[in-house]
Amino acid sequence: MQQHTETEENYLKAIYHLSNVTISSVNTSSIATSMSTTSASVTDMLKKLAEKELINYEKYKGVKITRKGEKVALNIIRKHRLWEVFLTKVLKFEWDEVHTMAEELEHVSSDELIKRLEAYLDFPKFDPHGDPIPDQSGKLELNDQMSLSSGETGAKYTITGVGEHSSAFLKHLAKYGLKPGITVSIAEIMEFDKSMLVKVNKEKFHLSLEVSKNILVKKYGAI
Amino acid sequence: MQQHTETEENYLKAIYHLSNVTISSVNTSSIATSMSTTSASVTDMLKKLAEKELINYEKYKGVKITRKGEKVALNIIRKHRLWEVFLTKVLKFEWDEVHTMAEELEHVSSDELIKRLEAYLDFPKFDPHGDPIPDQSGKLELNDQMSLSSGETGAKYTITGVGEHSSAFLKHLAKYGLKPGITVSIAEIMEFDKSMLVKVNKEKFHLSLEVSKNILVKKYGAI
DNA sequence: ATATTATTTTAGACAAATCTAAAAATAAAA
DNA sequence: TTTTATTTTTAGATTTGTCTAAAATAATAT
Ligand SMILES: [Mn+2]
Ligand SMILES: [Mn+2]
Ligand SMILES: [Mn+2]
Ligand SMILES: [Mn+2]
Repeated sequence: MQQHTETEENYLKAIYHLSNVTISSVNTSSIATSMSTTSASVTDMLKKLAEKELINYEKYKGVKITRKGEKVALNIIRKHRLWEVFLTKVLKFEWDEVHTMAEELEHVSSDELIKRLEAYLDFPKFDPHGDPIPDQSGKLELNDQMSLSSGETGAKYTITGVGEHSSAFLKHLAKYGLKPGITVSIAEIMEFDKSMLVKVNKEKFHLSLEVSKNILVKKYGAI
Repeated sequence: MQQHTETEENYLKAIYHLSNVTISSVNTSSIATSMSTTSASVTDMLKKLAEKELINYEKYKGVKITRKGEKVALNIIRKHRLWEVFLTKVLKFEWDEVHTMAEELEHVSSDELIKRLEAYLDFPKFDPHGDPIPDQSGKLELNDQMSLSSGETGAKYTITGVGEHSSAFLKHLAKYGLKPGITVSIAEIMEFDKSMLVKVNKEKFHLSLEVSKNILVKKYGAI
């Protein structure tokens, strides 16, 4: 059904993700950074993706993903996240262990396989990191979440996801028992460095701004 | 842990399988045929595999797989067959549908993943086609099976596997309800073309020699 | 507005895997 | 044992994805 190389798929996914943080078009160097490669290599690939009409690309003007490219990207992301659910829920991996494996599994081509996997997992709506799973047509329900760093003293919040997916960060959170579903309340916010003291089941932890920024939450009790 | 490309893995697997049908060393053209490529390409790859000490290769003398190469091949086969079990047992695919998907899944690198998958599947010893699944160390119990074509009139046999894995052949067997675990008895063997009449639960089917040759069985009741 | 700096693109090379066509070696036949 | 046929290897190209270094363009500072 699709005829894109694993590399093309990885580039498209990166471009899709960058499109969601960037207001204007995505520039070459940001793609290079996120793919751990050189700008020269990125330029080469951009030409190829443009040729296939997966992106709109103008020399020196950066790149915008097309509807067609977005659909491909969303399908990879769908596979990635469903496999992550499989790895945690069925094979009992920790949420900080699954990303690298899903990075490979997402390229397994069969759409029928992923359809059955989705049904077997009982149509999960979110992956272990709180990220929404696109359906077959590419639709995804984006839950309006906020950063814990913008929370208020005394308020209670439920963790819905993370803004940073590195294993280092996830392991750090795991040490405090912090992950999606857990409820925290802000005990105190330090004026000086915006770090905060949070309470989780009677235990208190000190979180730096760097950390609280990357914890996504919604108000406790909100839908 | 290992640093072999997907292509190298596929070549090694092919060489391993050919080694089990060939008494002497495996020759270039048979590898080319089984890989659907040219002899020239095979020669190139043989040099690379020899360089890595996965095979012993002498110009014009064919190739013998080394212990090291065998271990790599068996690990790929292990993954292939465990994924096939997953696809049939868990995701309810038919046994004639799973091969192509497993062909991709077998290259997913994590050994820990396959270890957990194996445990989740409750340590299956055979794949859906009756082929034995190597354990972590590469050991596999080869069940001494015979071809149905060498069976005797009146005798009862239990299907243990197939000698041909093409989807076409498997679909053909599926039409008669023939697959591993099913018991058949030979009602009659035609002198002329060695075709046979077999009985399966009161139904009778006519099997050509081409077909009966590729059905592997053991005597009914044998261990 | 011009100079300086940063970003992006091209040019040229390389490794991996493949191919076709030609040369070399081996096997089979006469 | 020659000759012929088959198999295997080499030579030379091609495609994909990558790299470094240099050239071109755009952004920023003076
Ligand atoms: Mn990937
Ligand atoms: Mn995730
Ligand atoms: Mn394969
Ligand atoms: Mn099989």
